[in-house]
Amino acid sequence: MTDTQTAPLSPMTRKLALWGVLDADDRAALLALPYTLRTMEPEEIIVQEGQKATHSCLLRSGFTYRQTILANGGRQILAINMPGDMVDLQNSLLHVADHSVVALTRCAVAFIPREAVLELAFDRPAVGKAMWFDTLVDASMFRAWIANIGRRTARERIAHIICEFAIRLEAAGLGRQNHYELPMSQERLADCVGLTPVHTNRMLRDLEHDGLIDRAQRSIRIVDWPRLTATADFDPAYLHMNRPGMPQP
Amino acid sequence: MTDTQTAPLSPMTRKLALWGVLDADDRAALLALPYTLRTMEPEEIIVQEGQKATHSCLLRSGFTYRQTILANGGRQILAINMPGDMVDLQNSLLHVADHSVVALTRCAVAFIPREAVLELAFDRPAVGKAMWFDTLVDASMFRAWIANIGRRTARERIAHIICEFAIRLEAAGLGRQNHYELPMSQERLADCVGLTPVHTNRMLRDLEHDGLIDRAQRSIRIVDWPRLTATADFDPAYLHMNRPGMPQP
DNA sequence: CGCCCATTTGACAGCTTTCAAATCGCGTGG
DNA sequence: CCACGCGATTTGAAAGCTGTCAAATGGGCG
Repeated sequence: MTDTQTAPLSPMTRKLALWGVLDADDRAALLALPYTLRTMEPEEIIVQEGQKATHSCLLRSGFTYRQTILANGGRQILAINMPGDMVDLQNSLLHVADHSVVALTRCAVAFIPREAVLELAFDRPAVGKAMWFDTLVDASMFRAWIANIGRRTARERIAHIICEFAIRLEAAGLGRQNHYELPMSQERLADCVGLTPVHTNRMLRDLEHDGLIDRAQRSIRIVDWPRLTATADFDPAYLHMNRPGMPQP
Repeated sequence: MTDTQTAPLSPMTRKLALWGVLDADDRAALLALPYTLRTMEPEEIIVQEGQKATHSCLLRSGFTYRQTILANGGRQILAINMPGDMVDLQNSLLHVADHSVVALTRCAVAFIPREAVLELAFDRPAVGKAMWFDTLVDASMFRAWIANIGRRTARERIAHIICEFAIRLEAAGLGRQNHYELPMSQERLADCVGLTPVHTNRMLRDLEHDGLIDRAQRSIRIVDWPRLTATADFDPAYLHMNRPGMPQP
């Protein structure tokens, strides 16, 4: 009866099904979760660090980011979330949010009560397993970012995150691997890789000058994927998208 | 009948019980997991990046670290594990290890077959929930390290990791918050925070010179915890040890 | 057309790295 | 007990990458 293609929570079932087999009942239970839809404007705070997270969020459209603000005033972005992502499993399962979640662009979010998510996760092992794996993949991306920021030069860091977005945006159906729209300012990009906006700008210019990418506004075109991945030391394994048919252009 | 204080797998039940209530059957099932004990020497590789992880590991004594080696030759340490930690839940649940696990000191490890862990996690929801939370806390620490490396100065980074070890070592019963033995060389410490060994040494010297810490070999004595945590911008919330009775000296 | 914010550029300071060499601690062997 | 040897720690000097500060340019929108 329900059209699972357009049901508000259907992106979640698609994503979770990547991590394990979900039967019809599992999917139905996911789609039957209670939720409230809301539209958020850019920079609007979805989850505030330090507060008890009462809801889990499913990102339906647009982008969000996780961030920490440090005492020295610095902002560090911890992850970028894309449509279909369960934005807040980690915060809502642990008792208190250890980081904030903010709207990067205008976006549509479905808020699901924390208890309903937990109940479903433990009533239906397949769903729980898929959710667990989803958080494990998030952790894998955190590790990749630690290595990126800790041990790569500015140029390599920028190249790496450009590669990551290429793969993830294509997987989310929001661009092609060799051409996509960066959903953020250079200042936010800098906050992702631990650089200043000024230096981020210079590295983008250099990558363009060296013929690895082309830019127009925030649109990124990857001119030389092999050379870009080589300078970035990019290996998509950490994204755990081991599905067939992810060709390199 | 079994002495759960000395049973090889008992540290795991203690740790997991922090994240949720485990009844007697849950504990018994955990202790009944099949395992192989092994002693590893420093720098011995426990899990190799890129390989299929067939076992989960429980660290019984000693320390291990997770690492990634980059194409430019750099080494980035992603986490330090302490006795009682499930060293390899993430690698063994995802299909292929996206990072290596290495013995930091001589250590005793119990290898548990991956299938047995998974089976238990999904047979006993309380155990599965505790394991899931354990991986979520790991992820929280990854996020804290991203912020540490990305947006703090060298001095702040070193101060921060000294604070983290103080809290975690005390929680593990391996030192006091104001005096503990650092289980690694300055070179490894540098690999944790994305600095060179030389600069790490200078920052340690400065912190000592400024009266925040005292050192003798690898023994760290925290002289001024309030000032150290202030310069580190250290808030232990990300460790999710919200248990009563964790006083600040 | 004019305003506002993001992007871009220049010059310079400064933090961190690099490269070398000296010192220290500790286990081993005389 | 003391000398030796090796790895870890420590220090110095200089280079270089990245940050800071300011100003110019550019694009979108009222």
